[in-house]
Amino acid sequence: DWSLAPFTIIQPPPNVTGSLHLGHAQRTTVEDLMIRHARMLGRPALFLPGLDHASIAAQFVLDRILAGEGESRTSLGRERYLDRMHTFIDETKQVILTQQRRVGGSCDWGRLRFTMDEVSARAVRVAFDRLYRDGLAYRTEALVNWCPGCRTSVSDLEVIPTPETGTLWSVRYHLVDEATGLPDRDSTLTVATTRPETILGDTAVAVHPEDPRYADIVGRRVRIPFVERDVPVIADPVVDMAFGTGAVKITPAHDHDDNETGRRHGLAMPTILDDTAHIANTGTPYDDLDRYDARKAILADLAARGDLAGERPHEMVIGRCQRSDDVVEPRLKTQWFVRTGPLAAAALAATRSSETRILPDSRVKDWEHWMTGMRDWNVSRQLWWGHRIPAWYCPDGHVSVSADRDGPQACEVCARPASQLERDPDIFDTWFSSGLWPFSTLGWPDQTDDLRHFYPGTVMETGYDILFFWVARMMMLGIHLAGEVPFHTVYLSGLIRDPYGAKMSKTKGNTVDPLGMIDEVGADALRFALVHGTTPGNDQRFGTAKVANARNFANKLWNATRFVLGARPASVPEGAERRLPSAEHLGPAERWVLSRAAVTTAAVDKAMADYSFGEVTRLLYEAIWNEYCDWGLELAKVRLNDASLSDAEREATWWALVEALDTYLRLLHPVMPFITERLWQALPHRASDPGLLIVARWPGAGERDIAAESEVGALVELVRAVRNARADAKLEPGVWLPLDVYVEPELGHALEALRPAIERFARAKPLRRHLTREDLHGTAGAGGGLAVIAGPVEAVVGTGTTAIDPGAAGADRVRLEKELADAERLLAAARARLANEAFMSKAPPAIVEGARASEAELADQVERLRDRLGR
RNA sequence: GGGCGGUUAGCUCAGUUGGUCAGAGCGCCUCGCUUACACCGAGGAUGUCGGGGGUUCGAGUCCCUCACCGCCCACCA
Repeated sequence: DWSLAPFTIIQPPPNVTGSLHLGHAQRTTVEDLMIRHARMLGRPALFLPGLDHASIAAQFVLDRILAGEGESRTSLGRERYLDRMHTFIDETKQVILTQQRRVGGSCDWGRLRFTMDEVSARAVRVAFDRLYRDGLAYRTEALVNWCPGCRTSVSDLEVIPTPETGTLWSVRYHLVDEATGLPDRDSTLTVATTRPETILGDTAVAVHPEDPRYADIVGRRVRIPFVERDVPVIADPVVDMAFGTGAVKITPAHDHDDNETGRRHGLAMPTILDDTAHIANTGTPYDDLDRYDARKAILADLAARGDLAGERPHEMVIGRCQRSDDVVEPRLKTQWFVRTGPLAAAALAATRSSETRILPDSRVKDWEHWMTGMRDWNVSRQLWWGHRIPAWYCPDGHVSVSADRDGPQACEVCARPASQLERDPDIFDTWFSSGLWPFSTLGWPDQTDDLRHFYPGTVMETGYDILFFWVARMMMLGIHLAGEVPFHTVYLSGLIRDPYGAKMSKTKGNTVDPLGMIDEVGADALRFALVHGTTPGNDQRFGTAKVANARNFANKLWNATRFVLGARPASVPEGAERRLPSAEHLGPAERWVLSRAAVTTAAVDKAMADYSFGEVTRLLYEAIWNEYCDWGLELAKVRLNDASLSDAEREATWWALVEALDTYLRLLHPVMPFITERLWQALPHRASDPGLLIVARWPGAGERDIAAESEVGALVELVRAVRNARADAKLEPGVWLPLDVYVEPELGHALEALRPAIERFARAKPLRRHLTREDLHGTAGAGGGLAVIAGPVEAVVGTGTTAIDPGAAGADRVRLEKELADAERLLAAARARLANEAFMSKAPPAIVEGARASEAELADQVERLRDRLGR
């Protein structure tokens, strides 16, 4: 039915690198429950399954496997390496897809997409070509984060700042005597560094312009040891006078700060590290030494020269590679960049205008902050597994970018034939293709029907940890390339943590395999546990207690349905088509059951609309267990076994149970698809019902029956009060005792209708109804009794000659005294409130009215309690 | 150095525009094998809603502040 708005859920395609963990299961659950809900509402729903090639993560994993086989990336070479990669992911793909299915993801499996398939590859080429033509992709030499272990550049986000205790060394640089051009033995400038090896790349020393200590040497030169280069002392406000000596060595090719300083001052930027972080091109004996070996050697040599002025431990933050944990080296490289300025501005505008809404709100600030000061995005990676950058270079250095699969015909600038062009060996950052996901999966750049129907997506669900990695990229690229925001809502899930609050990770060994869990308790219980009691964006600790509770709930549902099916009155033929319970044959209990289902439906609708899935499960858990099972089924048992009722009445009772259960199964289906499907199919259906719950209609709003709710409510109160009184008096639970009851006249009819149930629940025999309170007080409990007051109901449990545990004697009186004290306290508070002039004049009328009503009720209650206690 | 989130019963957490909201699950205590369910049923105990101040007729719920925990961002050698 295309008249309804389509609903598209966008799922982060899982990495092909391994198996899924609990976090994935949680995501899938949340995504799936939304899509199932939309589907039941009749909306055209798209839940497209996918896989991400995860270039750097995949290479990291494969490299490790190869290392175990005595092979390596370099020993295999690009082609064989990629072959190997394909073999590897063919296995992992299957594992992941199986896992998603078992969690219950109701994806459109026929549409499975992979970020490395040809459709995606074409989208990548076209996207890059477009960005290039639009001046948003450019190639330049710039400082990038270099991971020597992965031998590639990584994005700012992949560099994890790690606090460590390092050493801060003080090194003396000798000022150059301008007369002789030689370093001065005695006049030195001391700089501090945590990376002595970078001395080899120094091209200046900076001091603060207002630092009086160095005012006279600004403009002079110092001699850099070992490379024996003379570099200027420059003044730059970036220097913190209070830190160290207030003089900073500047290594423009290997430090982000220094690079900017270098640019401002037009300094040379010699690169002194190669791809593997060995010293290179310095013309010193340190060449070919590993960076840390070089550090040691340089320190020793500095000491030997007498230029090592000191060292002390230093608390610092070091950037490590998210993947390999290697210390990342900032380094100059010629790379492709995406200009994020205009793209980020557009993305920001979209969230500010609420065209795309981020949930929960608390993350919006993070988003704003991140989108505001973003550096340009380095999209080149010196890896093999990924989309090759579609850029070709001619011998003259001209750049040709082409969206054509076979590349350009000729150099864009000098028209040299393609045969003389060389393709860029680099590949794209994996997030580049991920960033195209919402539209590349729908056939973009072609204007397909899918694109028209399902773009922009409705909800994009993901963990907040990849808000910047992924969501930001999709927003930027989607707006620019597809012309519209990629989705209207970003729903950010919290992270799953272990029972102690630690992040789950494979290295810590505290991950939970969702399949193991599913084997144990079923996918439904797992899903339920993953959303129950959670709120959007908040992390949750996950332990076995939660899963056990969810399993119990599933079990409860199963047994309740089993009971209903088995309780079918003999007059209803097996396989009978579903009938609505006939209204005239319904008693208060059945009307109550139906009313509660209607109320729950409305509440669930609201919670779904608010993305409060934890609330959805809470509502259903309570309604099904505490209302439907605890009271609805128990009440129905009485009626179904009551031979004095007509067939029609028994049938109506049963159909009411079926009707409510049907509603609950539908409402619960998005969260617990398997068990509800199975149970629902066992229920009687109408001819118009589809054969599968998954495509059945979401329940409509039912009528609330206020009268039935208050009638059954009063009964429930009475039964509870009697049970309490009996328990307090330590009466044998099984013993039947007379019960004298007085109810307000308007409840009289309900009391009669529910009489058999009250008798059974309260172990009351005989149950005598009194038409006035006086009558009750006058005649009841002559031989001894327990007084009970419950709302509009008053009763006496006749203990008569039944022995009461001496220790429990007077327990009912104690209870009543306590109730009286509570009621009096509340009454006093209510009266104080009503006497408060400010409250009366300022509080809204409805609140005042409510306060009056509760005052009256409390006053009545107090009076009755006093009366009962003989005061 | 900025920013965010958390701090509610022994534990894990709900509490959506301030007005019976002090709750749930687990755990604990007392009963109970009542023909759907012992993965159950009936009943029970436990909280000055982190501390302090403020706004308001009224505050876990809004504001300020402090404390502790966690996270994100950030160019201090």
